[in-house]
Amino acid sequence: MASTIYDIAEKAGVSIATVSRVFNNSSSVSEKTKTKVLAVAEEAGYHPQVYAQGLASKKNNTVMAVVPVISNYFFMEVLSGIQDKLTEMRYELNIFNVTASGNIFEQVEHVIKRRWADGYLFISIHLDKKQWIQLQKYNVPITLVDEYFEGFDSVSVDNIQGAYKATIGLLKAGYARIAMLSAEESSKPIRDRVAGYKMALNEFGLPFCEELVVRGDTLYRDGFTERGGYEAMIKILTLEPPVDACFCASDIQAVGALKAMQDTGKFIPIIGYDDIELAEYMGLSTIRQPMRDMGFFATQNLIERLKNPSKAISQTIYTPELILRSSTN
Amino acid sequence: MASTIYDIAEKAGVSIATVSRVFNNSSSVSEKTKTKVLAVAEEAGYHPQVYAQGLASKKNNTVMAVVPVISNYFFMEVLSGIQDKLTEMRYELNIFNVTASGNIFEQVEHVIKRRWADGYLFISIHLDKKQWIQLQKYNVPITLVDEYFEGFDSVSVDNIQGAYKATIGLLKAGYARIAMLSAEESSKPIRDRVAGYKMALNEFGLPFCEELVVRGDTLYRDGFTERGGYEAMIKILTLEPPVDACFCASDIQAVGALKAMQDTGKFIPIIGYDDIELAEYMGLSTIRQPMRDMGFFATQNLIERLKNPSKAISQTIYTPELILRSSTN
DNA sequence: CTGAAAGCGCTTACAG
DNA sequence: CTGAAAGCGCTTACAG
Repeated sequence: MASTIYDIAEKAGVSIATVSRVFNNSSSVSEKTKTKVLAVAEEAGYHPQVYAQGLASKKNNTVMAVVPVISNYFFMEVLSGIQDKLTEMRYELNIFNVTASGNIFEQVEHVIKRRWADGYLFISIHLDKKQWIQLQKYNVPITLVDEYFEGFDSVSVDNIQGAYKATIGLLKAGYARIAMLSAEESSKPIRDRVAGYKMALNEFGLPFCEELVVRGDTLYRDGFTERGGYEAMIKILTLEPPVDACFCASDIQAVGALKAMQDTGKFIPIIGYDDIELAEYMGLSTIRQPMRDMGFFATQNLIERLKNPSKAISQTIYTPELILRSSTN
Repeated sequence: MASTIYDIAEKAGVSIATVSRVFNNSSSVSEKTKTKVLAVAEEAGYHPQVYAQGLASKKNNTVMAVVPVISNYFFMEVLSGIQDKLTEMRYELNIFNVTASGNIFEQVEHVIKRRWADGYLFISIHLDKKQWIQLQKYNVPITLVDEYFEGFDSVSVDNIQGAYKATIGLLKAGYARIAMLSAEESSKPIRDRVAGYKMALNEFGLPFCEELVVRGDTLYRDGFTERGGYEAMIKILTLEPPVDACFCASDIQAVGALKAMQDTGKFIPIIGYDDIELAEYMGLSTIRQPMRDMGFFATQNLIERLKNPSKAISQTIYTPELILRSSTN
């Protein structure tokens, strides 16, 4: 019932090679036969099957995005940038979701081995140097987003600087006892952001107090959730002596934090991180990461490499920007 | 460099058939050769290629989600339910994003023809009856989410009832002049929600006033955005005589509406729609759609059909639920 | 501009 | 438990 290239060739009175050429736009087909083939194909509802094409041509015009959790605001924004570029370049998108429960490296390695896609976009996949080197051996085009390793193209934002800017902003506004609403400490972005926070305090000659860095108890998605933020802020508000202001590791946690302040009736200025679309509407001061741009640019970069494999490896690092809104007034 | 089944077979001193069997868990392989093959494969970093497997076996353990816009809160939640089920069943996920600029039917048809996946999940893809019937001819497993057509399995929520419940809720609270913050009128969910809104007014003997149904001017994503909500609420707040309360077509629009009220200093009770995770933290009353459950269940349904193609077609319709929070106090 | 033929890397009856 | 061989539906030099 589903027709193949043989059926079309037969009905159109040409060889399968010609049918293939028609669908691949190899110019060397006469207008006449082209029209004929297309008509027959349309009639039969025929289109080359991806798997057969992929096997025969060794490429499939597909890019695979490998992400830790699909339903997260950060990935959503990055993905939309990816989508835009992919659509423009007529590539298809595949998404692979590594599960938190399994070994990340093994999952990633498995995906690459299967050769699903022509190229891979790794979003917020954090591995150690040895593992990245091992992945290089597969000699597959990979672009890293929100991660840095000199052996692959990468697009990232300076997390240390972002956290530093947020903290300095609070410090300059006159607040001295500043808490950091954190998340799972082992996560790389958190480690960097804590470092930036520390660096700012240091510059102002203030001591770094372990107890001012607090996270919630819900560690789903490493604690980067409304709930994680809510729980942490509840704790922060009971700190003694009271805290003057708070730097939150993400906007989504800040949303929870805002709720915690409302519920307890205690308010302190807060700054978030990411600048997700919502932040503007919630009046949340934040550190902007150009998420869409990152996705867009990383994709462009990857496709360039697909077309020119010997292209020099490039590292792109964006500078995060402090956006002041009402939450710090 | 990348090794194939032939390399592994040779190094392990067996036939390619045996290697294939090892990777497909067909039990009839001795422990000994199995171990040997696996060792060689591991050493060589080998894993069967999806495209070759897909072509030879005519199946690829992949489900494709076809969505209108990937970065949207509703899809995000639905997708996370899909992911959970897929991971459990060891299927892979592919996402195809139909672009608003093109003809939806053609894009969808194209995807099906290419036979990317074993089965398809259509999320919020609205076609007319004739088009659905045409799609049936391809005889491909499809499950509809947030759409209804008797020829395919479907999982949806009763939008009319949801809007009805929201409006009745406002009416019972004593508000009479109720606006509806709407979006692109041609969108199917909007048509249904307007119908439910109308039905509730009718039940209370109130007239339906065209001018009380307003949308913003930004129609990106059919107006289901913070901005769309903001713009619409600004208009609503200038209506004369003033409106008593407002039913918003989505939570994300309600976020924009909240901001509009803050900016203008005029406040009216509002109810959103969806119950995205944020709603709870923003104290937003809303109509809950079990988004994750819908994704999860639709996926389960699809996989069952994959395993048993002659299974009877089923329609699942969830009942939306009114959740009251502070935005209606 | 077009066709015959080899090949892509697997799976799967069919034998044994 | 294992192998030889056909076949999946395409693409792509190679000829002409």
